[in-house]
Amino acid sequence: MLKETIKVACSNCNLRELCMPIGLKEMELQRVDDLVSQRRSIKRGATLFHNGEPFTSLYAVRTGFFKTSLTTEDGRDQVTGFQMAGEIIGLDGIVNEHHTCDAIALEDAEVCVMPFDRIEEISREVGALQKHVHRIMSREIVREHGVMLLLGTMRAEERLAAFLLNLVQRLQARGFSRTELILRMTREEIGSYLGMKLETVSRTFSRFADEGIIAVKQRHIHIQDAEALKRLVNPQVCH
Amino acid sequence: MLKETIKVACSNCNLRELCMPIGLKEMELQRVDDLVSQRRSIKRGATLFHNGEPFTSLYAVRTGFFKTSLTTEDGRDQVTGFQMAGEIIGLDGIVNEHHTCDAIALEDAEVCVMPFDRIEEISREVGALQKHVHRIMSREIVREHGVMLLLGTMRAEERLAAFLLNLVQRLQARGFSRTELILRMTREEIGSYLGMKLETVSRTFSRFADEGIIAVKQRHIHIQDAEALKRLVNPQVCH
DNA sequence: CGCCGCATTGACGTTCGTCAAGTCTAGTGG
DNA sequence: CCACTAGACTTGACGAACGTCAATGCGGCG
Repeated sequence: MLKETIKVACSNCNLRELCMPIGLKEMELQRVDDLVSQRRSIKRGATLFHNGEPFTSLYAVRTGFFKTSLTTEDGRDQVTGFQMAGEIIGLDGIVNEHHTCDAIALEDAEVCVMPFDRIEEISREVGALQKHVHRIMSREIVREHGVMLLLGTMRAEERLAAFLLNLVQRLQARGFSRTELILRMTREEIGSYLGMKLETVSRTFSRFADEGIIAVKQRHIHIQDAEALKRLVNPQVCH
Repeated sequence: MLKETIKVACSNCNLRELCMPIGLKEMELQRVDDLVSQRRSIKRGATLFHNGEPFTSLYAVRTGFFKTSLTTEDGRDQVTGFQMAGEIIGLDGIVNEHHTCDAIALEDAEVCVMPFDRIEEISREVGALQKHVHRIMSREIVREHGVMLLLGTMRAEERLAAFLLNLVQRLQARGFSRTELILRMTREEIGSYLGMKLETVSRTFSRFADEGIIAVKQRHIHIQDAEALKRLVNPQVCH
């Protein structure tokens, strides 16, 4: 668990459109630059934080890819999300001042460490930041509503189609291809997120490939028919 | 959709331990009293807000019982939560300034209307309120993680046991019995929340009753063996 | 008192989980 | 550079859990 103490400025970070509020005044920008106390590098497989650890900071992903997951006493676990550049990790820790999940890097990663008391202090002064924090938390709530819908009502094919479309859409927003992607997680992790077993994930990938919707080669996915995926998620009501 | 314009004070509301931050100074209390612009009565079956409506306020349940639910284009719907006295509804609307679910009263209800711009304004001045808002949002995120775990990894019996235990625990915190409860929702709504069909909910209730764990008479539930329910949620690891 | 919505129960079918065997690939060390 | 291995992935056969469809029961409200 390496820690580096590089001083950084959000104001000229190339991810600021994803992380930060827009339209800040010069003075406000300077205040917001104080948010990030340091950066931290996390090697693939290492944890950013563990369930039970005291909560001090939120983390903004700069590079790399994370999963967050819960583990129950009896050994089941549930992946609650995958996070990529510009996304915020750690919101779960605010309520009890302790983290309630694990955050694990799925590839070598770097995060910006934002001490939460500093976030609260600055957002009392900078209304745009306050609004921004509220929006980030609300967005997470809405995202989880979507996952509940997926887990509660969809079948395997629909779940996986929704998952792929979501991933590729977020990657596209970061300048990546909208047809080509590399999965950073195992079939088991996908399955855990989507509430299905790894064999079902694998079988469903194969079925999509057979139908010419995607091409799968291990973790490389090529989306050949995005429309077909969308149709799977939103099955027509045929009457 | 009745609207009443009664002026109210949080400072002497009997729910304030559930809604409000504790340990406020006298001056802060006065500011916080300005949060609630009015109360609103909602008849059973009526909606507090709809998906798509502009977001202006959060709502604190004073009396009654709500569900929040999503409906997809193709007609599936997912209940995302049930809310009782002291709980906050509407957090989903913050991010896009529009509500993204429906909130429907399952019995005649009354809510406190808290305009969100006023919440933001006052929480810039009163640190304890700011912290409180953050905690409420974080708590909702953590709750939803729990639902994801339930939907992703549990079987019907475990889901329903977890559901009953959660309900009764919240009711107990409000001074009700921890063995006796009345369900305010239909089997279908329970099923939608738990990702199962109403028939499976009904069958699972019957099985619990056969095993002497609970007594079911329509919506009246008597919990006879809470330990058995807990064992169902946390199955022993037998080796 | 009768109706309608909600709930229960049974028979049957589908989807997905389980178990097991076998393949592929990236990383390691000789 | 290549052989070896462990972990990840694929695929098949089978079974369990839950969904679907349908018939029936119950209770509250007008």
